[in-house]
Amino acid sequence: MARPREFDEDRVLDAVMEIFWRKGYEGTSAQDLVDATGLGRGSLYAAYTNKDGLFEQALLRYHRRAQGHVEQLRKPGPAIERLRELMLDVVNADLRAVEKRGCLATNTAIEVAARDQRVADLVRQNFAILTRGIAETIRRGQDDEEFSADVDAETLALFVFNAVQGLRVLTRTATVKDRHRLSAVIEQTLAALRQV
Amino acid sequence: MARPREFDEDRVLDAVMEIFWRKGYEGTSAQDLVDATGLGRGSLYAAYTNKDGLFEQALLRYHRRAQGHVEQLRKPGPAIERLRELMLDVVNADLRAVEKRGCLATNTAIEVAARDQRVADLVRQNFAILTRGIAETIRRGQDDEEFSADVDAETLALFVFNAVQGLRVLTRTATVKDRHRLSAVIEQTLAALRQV
DNA sequence: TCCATTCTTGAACAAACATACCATAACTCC
DNA sequence: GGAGTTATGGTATGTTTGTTCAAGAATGGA
Repeated sequence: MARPREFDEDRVLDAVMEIFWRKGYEGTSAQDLVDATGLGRGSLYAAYTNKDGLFEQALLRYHRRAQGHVEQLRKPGPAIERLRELMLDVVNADLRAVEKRGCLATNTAIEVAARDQRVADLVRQNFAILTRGIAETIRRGQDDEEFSADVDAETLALFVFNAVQGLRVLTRTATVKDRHRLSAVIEQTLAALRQV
Repeated sequence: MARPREFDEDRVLDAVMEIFWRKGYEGTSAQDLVDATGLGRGSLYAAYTNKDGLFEQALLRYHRRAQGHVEQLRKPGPAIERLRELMLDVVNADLRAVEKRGCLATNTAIEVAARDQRVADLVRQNFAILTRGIAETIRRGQDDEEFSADVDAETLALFVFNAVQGLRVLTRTATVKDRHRLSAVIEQTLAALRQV
């Protein structure tokens, strides 16, 4: 019928996600996107309409990261260990990184979600993926009598997810010296699950 | 000696803080600042060097908000009530608002702190003000045997502060329908203080 | 009254911005 | 092997960006 696409959509959207993640929505320019993808301006706009279109694709792509965390949570072993691992990963990712980028969903929630309904929905979806994964893990922990079952798993899951989002904020200004403080916060959060 | 300033610095910096708070650092243009303050471009730049200078002033000004929260915490009554009030205020402020702006310090931590050391320091200072206030409140609660004293107040304070920052993120995508869920998170956080 | 100094205003600046457009190229189907 | 269709890459466009500058205005001291 027509000329086929030459670019690998996976590779392109990964690059797009990466740059939005690193520089934020406002901080990323059309030129940045051209440079990052290697495509021409025209190709990019023809395929994804505009900057917003590209940003939405980046967010959709980012859902996979949330799903990745959920898969980690499903690994065998005590539920509490999985939750500890999740939170330590969050802290270490930014503490170790030369260039902190945090979490694209969190950054977007702060930067754009308040003024863009479509974006807010995508962020909500992303949050829901991880929250459901945490709830699943907590239910497992309750079944195994690791955690008290006095409180329903959904509430506890949001409590843990809330702590995760807190950590995403704190790590933006934290240094390696704060690691033990942050891990104390993690332990407090986990302790709260045991002794409800 | 020379011509005195005609503008009221308090009013100007309040307007500056307000607009950065509402639109973010990148989202605020020089024109926005001119419009918000009513000053001429030249006056603004003569007085505060550049956009970064204005932003720093806005952040310094925002410290007062943190101090305001600390004063609220010092009001009489059970420590747990003060902490509950703090967290409910955080949730309600954004849930009720027509235009969500969240917390300037949180927003800044996400948007700029990672790439600007000076800004990161100011955010850290802001965080420290509230965290110290929370620690003070928790110590009071421990003295009054509201909270367990098994864990030191500083750790518990950071745990609570972390939850507050989590709420600041969650409220950006939450709707009024989520209020009961968020207040359940608050209750979980408070319960964790009692039963350490 | 005049001078030195600082403030105010608004125009002017280049650079960067998101987006539109246009020839050209590559493909499929008839 | 055209015809029709879509991808490509680059240029052009008009706007907005942060910042600078020059000229006038308001003050206190001499």
